[in-house]
Amino acid sequence: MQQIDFSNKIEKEKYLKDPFDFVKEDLLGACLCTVVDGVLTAGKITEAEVYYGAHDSACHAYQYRKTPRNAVMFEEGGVAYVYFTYGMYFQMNVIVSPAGEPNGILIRSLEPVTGLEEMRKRRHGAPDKNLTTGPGKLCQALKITREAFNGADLTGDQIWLVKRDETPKIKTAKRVGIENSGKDKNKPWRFYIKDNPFISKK
DNA sequence: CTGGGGATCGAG
DNA sequence: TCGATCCCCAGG
Repeated sequence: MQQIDFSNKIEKEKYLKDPFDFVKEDLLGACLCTVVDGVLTAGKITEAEVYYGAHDSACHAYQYRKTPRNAVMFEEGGVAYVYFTYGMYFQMNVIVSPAGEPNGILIRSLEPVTGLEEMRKRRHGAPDKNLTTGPGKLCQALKITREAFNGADLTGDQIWLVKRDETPKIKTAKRVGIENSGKDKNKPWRFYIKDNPFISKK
């Protein structure tokens, strides 16, 4: 088991990239870390979906629609967009690209790396295979809430991304859970690490 | 498969 | 103001 340097953060300027480049070159295989209640929890990002800003009918900011909820999507890349849905879950996006281009990348699944004991508590005894394999689950496991992290700087010391140490093999698929989202619902904008078991849906 | 749960935002 | 909808999950 290789030792991870949790201070080896992805630099601010990487977040200015196009979202598709960022997912493939930086995000998949990187480690998402939080410190909440004094505990470090972290997981390797194994699956993510691009929400391609103004031109994506499944994106909250389609046609530059700006509301109180999605306002942080319009900020400069390198912040978290966390929102509440289905009455009980949070979901987290990484915002990328220059300010004014509301591109988000939904983190869909992680492979647990550190803080497993705390994750098990927060996930109410779910089996380890299911601790972080879904956008709602991983927010529970890392205690990512809107109050704490919406708009948070991803190069900070409460929530951040650590650079990956190897280039993963990447596969693509249709996005999940957007059946009623118009023209772009079938775009192959879901990306995941080939052969990794920590994927939310096959 | 089902239903819970509450914020959200456009329609009225 | 109101209510259909929502990038989901646990349980059966």
